Amino acid sequence: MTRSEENYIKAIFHLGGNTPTLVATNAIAEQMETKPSSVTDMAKKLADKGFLNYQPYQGVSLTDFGIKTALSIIRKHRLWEVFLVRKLDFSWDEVHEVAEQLEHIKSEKLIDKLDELLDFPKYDPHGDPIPTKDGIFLERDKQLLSELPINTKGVCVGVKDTSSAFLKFLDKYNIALGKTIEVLEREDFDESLHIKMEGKELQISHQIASNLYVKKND
Amino acid sequence: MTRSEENYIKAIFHLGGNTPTLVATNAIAEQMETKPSSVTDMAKKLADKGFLNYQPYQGVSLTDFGIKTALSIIRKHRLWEVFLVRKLDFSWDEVHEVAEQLEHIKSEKLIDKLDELLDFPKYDPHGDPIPTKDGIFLERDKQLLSELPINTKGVCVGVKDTSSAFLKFLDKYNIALGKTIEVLEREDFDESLHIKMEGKELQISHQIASNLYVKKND
DNA sequence: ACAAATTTTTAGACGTCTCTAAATTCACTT
DNA sequence: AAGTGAATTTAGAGACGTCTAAAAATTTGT
Ligand SMILES: [Mn+2]
Ligand SMILES: [Mn+2]
Ligand SMILES: [Mn+2]
Ligand SMILES: [Mn+2]
Repeated sequence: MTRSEENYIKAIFHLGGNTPTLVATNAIAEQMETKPSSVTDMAKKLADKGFLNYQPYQGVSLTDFGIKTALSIIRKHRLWEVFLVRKLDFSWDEVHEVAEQLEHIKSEKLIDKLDELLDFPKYDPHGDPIPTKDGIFLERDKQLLSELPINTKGVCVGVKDTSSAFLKFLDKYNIALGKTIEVLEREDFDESLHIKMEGKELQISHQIASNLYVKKND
Repeated sequence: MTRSEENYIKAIFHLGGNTPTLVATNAIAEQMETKPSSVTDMAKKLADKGFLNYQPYQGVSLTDFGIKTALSIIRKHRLWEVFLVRKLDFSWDEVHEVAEQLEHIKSEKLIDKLDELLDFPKYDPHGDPIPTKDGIFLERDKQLLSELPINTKGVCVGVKDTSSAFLKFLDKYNIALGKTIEVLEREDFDESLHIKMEGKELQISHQIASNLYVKKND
């Protein structure tokens, strides 16, 4: 597996999930910041190698083997992100770029030992689940803050937008995973929310609320 | 800098050190397990980029910039080796292969934080010195065990042969860095040594003694 | 149902890194 | 000083991954 092949498989997984949906050539090209013609070439190669099914003009879908491969790369990516935050004091907006490189290191022992060092974390610093060694991958029960009803509370469990800009914005307002947020009021005009967090009230735009995942309190 | 360029620079440094000696094309090819013609191509490219001086038919020598680059790669390699041994319980014969990959990860912050996590180690698991962030690189005061006079003691500080086979052999006989060895007798016939280590006497071949570095006791 | 717009593929090319085979240069011996 | 053998470079090609431009297939809209 070359680095490029791994990146394509990861991109296709992110676009199609484990569903048998066909992922379009253009969608992959956009995700990878490359050209559709390059995607076609790679699709043929990955199909030959058994990672995906390629239907010309229709799109591609990962095989079971392809999904397994994707999960292994995602596992590595997210474990390294946890390592960087917990052991090397990186902030959550700095880890992705480095994890993009580290995820391609080939050593099963390395990743198993890293998992152990970190005490088998279930989620990465952005709240995304970490697949287990045997490919078990459970999406967390969560919803967007923007969809939380008025006068209910939820715990921050993840972000949808993982851009550095958004993460730094959250840092600035002390919004972090694990904190409890109560929705006080929703403005009809611009869908902005009045929320309460750690006793303090603040107002956040729809753009923020629709990129923050919460788990509703039981 | 591509991964291939980095590997060439590291190989050239290992062959020539910081001396202005010319390193031969064939020597580089052998070290890199590639063909001389490939080395010539790369030598031209690296000379263009300012990493080395290339004298056709004579060989190459690293520029100051090339040496600085080599030291930075070696620093990364050795810090990762320390990490693998100290934090992930790798044994000293397993780390090199993984460090060969990790040394190419590009992030200054990563390596500085790793250095800090490991408490700024001076030597790697094989006793080789780790260059500092600003390129200071001191060879340790050491000699081969085979050159230690009779009835003198020395502390194991490094290995010359870093092959997995040799390192595992040392493990088997409990020979490890930090242990004190006394030379009791040298057989003229095969240059094998009678040594004493931790109260126990054993006999080791010249091949072993000439691949183990010790620091003579004052 | 057909024309237009969009998506996807094909064809041909380029940069990087590698190789083999052949030519050239160097170093050593006589 | 010339000849021989080794080291090195050059020439030409292939694998990989990318691109642009053009062709083909599909989808969309009337
Ligand atoms: Mn990430
Ligand atoms: Mn993440
Ligand atoms: Mn090593
Ligand atoms: Mn080492």
